[in-house]
Amino acid sequence: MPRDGTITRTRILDATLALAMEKGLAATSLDEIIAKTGITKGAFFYHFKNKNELAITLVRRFAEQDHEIYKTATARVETLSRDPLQQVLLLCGLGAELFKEVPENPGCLMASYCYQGDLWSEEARQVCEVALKEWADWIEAKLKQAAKKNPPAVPVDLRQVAEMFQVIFEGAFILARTYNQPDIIARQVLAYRDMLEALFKPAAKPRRSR
Amino acid sequence: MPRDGTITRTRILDATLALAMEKGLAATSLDEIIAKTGITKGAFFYHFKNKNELAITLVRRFAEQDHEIYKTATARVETLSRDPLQQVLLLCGLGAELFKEVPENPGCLMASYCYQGDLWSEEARQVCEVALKEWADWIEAKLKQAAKKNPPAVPVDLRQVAEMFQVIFEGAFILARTYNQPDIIARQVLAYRDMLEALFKPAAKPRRSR
DNA sequence: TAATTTATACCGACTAGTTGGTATAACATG
DNA sequence: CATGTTATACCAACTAGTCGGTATAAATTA
Repeated sequence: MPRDGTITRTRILDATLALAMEKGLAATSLDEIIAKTGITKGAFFYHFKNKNELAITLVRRFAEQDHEIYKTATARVETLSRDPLQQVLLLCGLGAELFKEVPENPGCLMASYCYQGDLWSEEARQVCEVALKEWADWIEAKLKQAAKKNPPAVPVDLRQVAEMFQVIFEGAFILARTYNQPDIIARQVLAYRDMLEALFKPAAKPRRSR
Repeated sequence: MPRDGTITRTRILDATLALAMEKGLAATSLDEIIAKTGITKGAFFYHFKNKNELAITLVRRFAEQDHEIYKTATARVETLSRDPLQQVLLLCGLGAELFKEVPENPGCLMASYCYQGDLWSEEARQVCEVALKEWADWIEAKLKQAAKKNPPAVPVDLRQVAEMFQVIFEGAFILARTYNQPDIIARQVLAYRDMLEALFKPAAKPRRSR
């Protein structure tokens, strides 16, 4: 076989991701991508038939990587603790740890896409939806188990509380950019964790004081 | 004096806002804006010296409107209840109400901007930062008052909890688009409210069960 | 009050450069 | 030499922005 094209392909995707995070894919020209990758137009169009295909390939790869993180993170917290609530709290801790020190401008490709109609094809939307849902499903299941053990302090829609995990991330990315303060991401996730803890804190039973 | 130009100016801004929400301002050409407004290039460049000036004018107007909402909403909840925690909870209720039935594709111009580097000038960033901060400041103050009355169920950074209000909105916008399910915004805000309530729920005092 | 001036508001053809995309030939490697 | 990979040259459409000119109506003047 002739030389390996997958290297070039990966480099194109990496360059595109960086540019998309920085300035949005819609505002990024192919010439920029090509320049950043260090190739030529011919090479680019050999690997991708157009910009749109690049876009959905990129989001697909993003979703795959997200899936990997999901698998390892959930597996890890499930070995770290046997208690479902603790597992969720630990997951938050891991999430905060991940964003403790990220020098680069943090953000989410999916969020970037959904504010740029051109790229937001139904296809891309579904890829994102699937990627997001698996996290929410896992957390929801854990919270329901936790609720069985001891009910939440107030009646609450646990599906929403589970989905809030990603809401926090997506929202925190935006605030981090607006405040120019990347550490807000970790702090928000930790605040979410603390509120979860409060929600499931067993009501002080009416025994006499300790 | 000739006919009133502010009408045209406003129509340009309205059209631009709609297009920016739908597909992002970076991906929107002046020709589209002109077509949607129903004017010509000449008229556009009479009112705005370039696209960038349009962008920051738009975000400025957005921030002003946000400020108005802030003022009326906080004033309203402060008359509805005297208790600081209740005021915050009510504010969430109002927020949820606002997004109960919004037919159009909901979103935030600031979020849109910060994923499109071209528009994300330092100037625009500061406008957004100020707009966001006033909400967080108000909520934080209220929560601190509430905490004085009775401490939160777990130790928690109240500044983060306050900022979470907007984190929820920004994040929910993105999930609403990804899930193609606009009602997620209201439901998320309500879930946040419920978690706040749990956080400040007075620990069941060790009296005998009534 | 009628004619003239002046400033604002708008028009639409034009340009210089950029865009995504194509055609085709060269090169590498098994 | 056959196949996969990359380079060069090019194009038509579109981009933001310019420019000379026109329409409108209030203010000024005769």
